[in-house]
Amino acid sequence: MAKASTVYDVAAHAGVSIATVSRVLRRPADVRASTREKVLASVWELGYVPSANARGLAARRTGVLGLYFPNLDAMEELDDAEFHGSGLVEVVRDMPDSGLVRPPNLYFDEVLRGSELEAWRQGFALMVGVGRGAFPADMVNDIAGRVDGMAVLAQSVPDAVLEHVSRRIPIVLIAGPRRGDDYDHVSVSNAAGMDALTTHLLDVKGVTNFAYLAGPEDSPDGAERFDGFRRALENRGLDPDASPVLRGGFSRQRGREVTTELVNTGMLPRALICANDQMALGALDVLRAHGVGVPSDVIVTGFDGIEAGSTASPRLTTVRQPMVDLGRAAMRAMLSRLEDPKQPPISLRLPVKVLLRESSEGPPS
Amino acid sequence: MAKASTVYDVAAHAGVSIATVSRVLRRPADVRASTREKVLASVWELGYVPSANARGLAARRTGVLGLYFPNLDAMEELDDAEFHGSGLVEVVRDMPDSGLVRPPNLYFDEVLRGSELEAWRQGFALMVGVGRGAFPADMVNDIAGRVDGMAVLAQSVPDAVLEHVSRRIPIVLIAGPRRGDDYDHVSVSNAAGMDALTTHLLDVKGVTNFAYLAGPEDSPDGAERFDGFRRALENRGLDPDASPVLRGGFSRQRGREVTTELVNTGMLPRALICANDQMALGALDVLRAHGVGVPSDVIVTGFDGIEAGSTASPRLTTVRQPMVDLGRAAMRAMLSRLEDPKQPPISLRLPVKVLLRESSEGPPS
DNA sequence: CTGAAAGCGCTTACAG
DNA sequence: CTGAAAGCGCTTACAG
Repeated sequence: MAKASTVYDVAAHAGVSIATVSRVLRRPADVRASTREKVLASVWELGYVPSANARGLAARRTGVLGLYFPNLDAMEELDDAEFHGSGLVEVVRDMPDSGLVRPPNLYFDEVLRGSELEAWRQGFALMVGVGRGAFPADMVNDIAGRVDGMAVLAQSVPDAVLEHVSRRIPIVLIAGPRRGDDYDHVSVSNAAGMDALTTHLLDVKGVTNFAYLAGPEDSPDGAERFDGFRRALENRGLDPDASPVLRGGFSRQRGREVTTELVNTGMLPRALICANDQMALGALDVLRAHGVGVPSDVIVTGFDGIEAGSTASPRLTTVRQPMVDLGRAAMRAMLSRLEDPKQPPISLRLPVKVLLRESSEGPPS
Repeated sequence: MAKASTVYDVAAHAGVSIATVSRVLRRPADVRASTREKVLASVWELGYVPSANARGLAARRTGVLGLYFPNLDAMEELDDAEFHGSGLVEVVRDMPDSGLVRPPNLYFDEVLRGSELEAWRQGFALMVGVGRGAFPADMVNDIAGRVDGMAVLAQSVPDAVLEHVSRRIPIVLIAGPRRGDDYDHVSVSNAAGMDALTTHLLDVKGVTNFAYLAGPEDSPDGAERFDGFRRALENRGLDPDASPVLRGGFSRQRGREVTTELVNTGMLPRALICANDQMALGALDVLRAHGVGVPSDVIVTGFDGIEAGSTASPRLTTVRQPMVDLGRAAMRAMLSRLEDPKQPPISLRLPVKVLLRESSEGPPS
C-alpha cells in the first residue's frame, strides 16, 4: 500500500492520456485493441484500483444503493459481553432458557440478502446501516450522502428526516404502513395471509373457538394481521369479538408469558393464532411443559416463516412472508425510480404463502 | 430531488464561504456560534446532504469499510422462482422435506451483524458484497475502490486478486487458513473447541465408541475441527484411526444421507460427532425416523451454534463460534491497521464455547 | 474566527 | 481512435 496509484500513473506507464485509461475501463470497445492491452497491462502491474469517489463525483452517481433498518432486537445488549479473553474454550451446560444463543432477527437478514442480491445484479453495490439508539438521523444522512437511492425498513426513520433526505435521493419504504403518497413502497399481504390461514382453520379443520395472540400495539404489520383474522371470522358469520385477544410483543418470551396466563385460566381455545412465529414458538414451549397436546388439544399457528418454526416440534404452521423478495423488490423499485424519476409512485404488495404443518394438521399422512 | 444542493448553495444562502460551511459540518467548535446557526439553518432549509464522494475524494478517505464473502448456500437457485405474481395468498401443505424454507446461512449473517455494529460504532459505514458465480474478482475490485479497508471471509477470493487489491487498501482475512504472513487475520479456535467437546464425552460421559461426520475435503475449518477430535482421543491414549470417518458436505441433506448409510450398516456408534450443526440436524432427522434414541442410544453433537440447533428436539449439543465477534474483531483489526499501517500483522484467535444440551446430556435434571 | 485557492482522481463532451 | 481541458463537490493548509 505504498501509495495507491492513479489514472495518471497508469497513463504515464502505458504512454497514453488519462482519458484513454478511463475509456479502457469504462467503454473498452471504444479503444483500439493494442492500446487497450497496453493499458490493461499497466493497470495490473501497478495494482491500480479506480477510486470510486473520484469516479462517482465525476460521473454524478455513486453506483451504490442503500438499505437502512431499525434495530429491533436488542443488539446493544451484546456489547462487549462476549469479548471474554479467557482461554480458548469454555464448556457450559446450556439450559433451555439460558438464552445463550441470541435469536437472530431472521426477518431483516433475509431482506438484506434479497437487497444485496438484486443490487449487485443490477451493477450496484449495497451499503447497509442498522439503526442504533444514538443518532439514527445522522446515520441515515450519512448513508444518503453515499448512495444513489435508499430503502428504509418500516418506520425506522422519522418523517422529517425522510423528507430532508428525499430531496437528494429517491426513497423506497419497505413494509409498514404507506407513508405519504410520495414515496415508493413495497410490502406484503399481511391481512390476506392471516385471513387465508384462519379460513383454512374454519373451513377445513372446523375450528370455531379461537384465541388471538396479538403483536405490539404500535405495529402496523400486527394490525393488518389482526384485521385479516377478524375478516375471516366475519366472512363466515362469526363474531370476531367473541375471541379473546391477548396482547403480546412479538418476542418468544412474551409468547410464553401470555400463554402461561391463558393456561392458568383453564380456558384453552381450540386454536391459538399468533401474530408472529416467535410468539407461537413461545406458546409451544409452554403448552408442551403443561402437557397440552399440539395440535390434538390446541392448534397453534404463527406468521413470518422463520427457520426455527420449521425445526420446532411439532413444526409450526405459519404464513411465510417473501422476505428475500421484499428486499429485491425494494431495490428494483429504486432502480426503476432512478431510471424514470417522473413516473407515478410505486406501490407493491407481495403475495404470501400459508404453510400448513404439524402444529395444525397433525403428523403427515 | 429537484437537483441536490451543494456547499455553494448553502454558502450563498447563509452568506458565508464554502470553507465555513464545511467547517460547521466537520469541526463545529471552530466556528462562531451565530455563524454556525445561520449555516445549519440553511442546511436544513435547502435539504443539503453532503456528497460523500466529494468528501472522500478531498479528504482522501472514504469512511467506509468493506466486507466480502462467498456465497456458500445456493442463493442462485432462488432466482426469480419466488416472484410469482399469482394472487395474494397461496395455501400449501409443507411437508418436512419440501424445503420450502431455505436454510439461511446463519454463519455469515452473524459475521455481518458484528461487522456492521463495529463499523458504525467507529464512525464508518459498511459496504457488503456476497460473491456470486460470475465475476468475484470484479466485485472485490469494485468494493476495494470504495472503501478504506476490506475484510474477506475465508477463501472467497483468489490470491492474485487479494494481492492486487491489497496494494490499495488493507485486507483482513476472516476464518479459514492464514494465508501468507502479510494479511491481518481473525479466526476461531476450531481445534480447541472440538477437542474440549470430545474430551467431555470421553471423560464425563464415558464414551469410547465414536463416529465422525466430517465436512467437505477442502474446508480448512473442517480440517481443524477434525484435528481437534483426533487430538482429544490421542490425549486419552485412544487410537483416532479406530473411529469411522464419514465424509459429509456441511449440509443437512448430506447429514441425512451419511447417517442413513450408517444406520444401514447396523453399526451405530455411541456418539456421532458432526463437523457442523447442519449435518448434526440431518443426523437427528434420520435417527428419529429410525426410532434410535438420542442421546440414550446415540449421542449427537454439532459445531457452530446456529439457532435451529437450540430449537431442535432434543436440543443439539454444539460448539458455539462467536460469529458476531468475528465480524467485530475483523473491523477492529482493520481500523487498527488503518491507524498504524506499519504495525506487525495481526493474528487473532477467538475463543469458542461448548454448549452441552440434551442431545448429549439427556433431559435437564 | 473566516476566506481564497489549490487539489483530490476521475469522466466526458469537444476537437481533431 | 485519442488527447486537452473543464468540472464534479468537497477539504484543508495558508493567510489574515
